Amino acid sequence: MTKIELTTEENILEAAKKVFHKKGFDGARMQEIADEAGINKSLLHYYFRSKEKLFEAIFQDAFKQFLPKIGEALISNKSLFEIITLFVNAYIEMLIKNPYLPVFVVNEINRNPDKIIDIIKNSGVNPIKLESIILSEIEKGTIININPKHLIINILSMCVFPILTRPIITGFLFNNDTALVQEFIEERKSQVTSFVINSIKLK
Amino acid sequence: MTKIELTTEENILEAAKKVFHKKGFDGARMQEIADEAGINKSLLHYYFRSKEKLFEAIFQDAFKQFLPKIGEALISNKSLFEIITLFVNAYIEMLIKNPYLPVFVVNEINRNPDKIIDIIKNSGVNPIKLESIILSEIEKGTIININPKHLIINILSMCVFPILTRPIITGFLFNNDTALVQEFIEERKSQVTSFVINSIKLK
DNA sequence: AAATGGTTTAACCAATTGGTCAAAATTAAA
DNA sequence: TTTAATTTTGACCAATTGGTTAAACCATTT
Repeated sequence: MTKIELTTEENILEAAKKVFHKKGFDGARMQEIADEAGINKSLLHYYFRSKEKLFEAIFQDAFKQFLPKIGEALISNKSLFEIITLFVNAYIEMLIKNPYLPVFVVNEINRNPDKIIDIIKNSGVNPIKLESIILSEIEKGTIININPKHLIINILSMCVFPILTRPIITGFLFNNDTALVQEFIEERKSQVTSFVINSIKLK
Repeated sequence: MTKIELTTEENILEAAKKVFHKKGFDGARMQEIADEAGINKSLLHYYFRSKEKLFEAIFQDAFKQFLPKIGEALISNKSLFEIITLFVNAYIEMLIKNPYLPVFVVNEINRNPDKIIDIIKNSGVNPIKLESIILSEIEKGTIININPKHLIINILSMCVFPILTRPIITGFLFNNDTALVQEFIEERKSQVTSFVINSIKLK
């Protein structure tokens, strides 16, 4: 119904995203991207000089999306437990909508670790704010004494890992019943939240 | 000192493992594997018919290593907390020694999800035993009521994820100070253990 | 020493791949 | 309409890649 007209460049980016996310840099073929976009292969080189340049555009975008954004939640003076609840729900929701994103980022990050340093500096996300919030919460005595970095990684781990290993989980824990897996992933929003809070709250 | 003589086949497997783990199937080059093994490229095809066959050998091995083995700990009648402690320590230790293993497995699993079904069936690992132990522990009243599958995934998540995203963690949380990251990974043995137990133990 | 069977090599091949280039098609400007 | 600029295409290329093959090498047996 709502037929959106895409410019050729947007069209290419959309197609490149699809192919790169699914096949990675080495596995992706310029011809396949062109086919996906319904254009001639030469056009890819007309808009983006090379495969690397095109990939760079896709990767930068994916990487920024992969980095957790919690700015809004931090500004409003919510409690740490509220922040955790909101973040876990929003992040898992985003991952469900972009199931190929984590594999893509993790894979390319490890394939080419050097390149990310620049991207990181450009990404304007700083985890230090969150760290200080956690620390102040410890001092206030609302949560146990825990290294903020470990806590942050713990939360991220439990959100992202199931998406990364979905095929294994499907085959292993759920006998290839994909519907059950989907349900399982949905459940994790509440499960991860309560698991974390349960672990750090002082009683 | 202890100079070990490797057969050509073992030599090839060793080289293939190194290259495949670092570059993945698409990124790996048969010539590079041959160079790494110090032999002619044709020898690869002499011992293994094709790139796919050679890859299969490497992948099967990696996949089995990636799957958590907890058989011994389960047979001896240890408590759940002891099992968790032992497992987390052993698994993270293994991951430290094989830093490329998780990326490799996760990447190829997602690139070719269909193939793993056979491998899973051949791998002879069943998580059901662990699930029943967790369930009985819940009935005994030593831990809170929690879905065993979620608990298992939580533990695995927190062990594997930091290894998978090491380059991001290095750049982001530790300003590229690799020594600090190494320390951080080591710390996770105790951190993950206590985080989990803290979350599920009934007081 | 000659024959035999497994191992290793160098040269080569067909197919694929990222990329180029000049011409055609389309759009905008005059 | 004509001209100029931009966009799109098809044909083509050089380099790479997985794989083949016949010959050389080597150890063992006869």
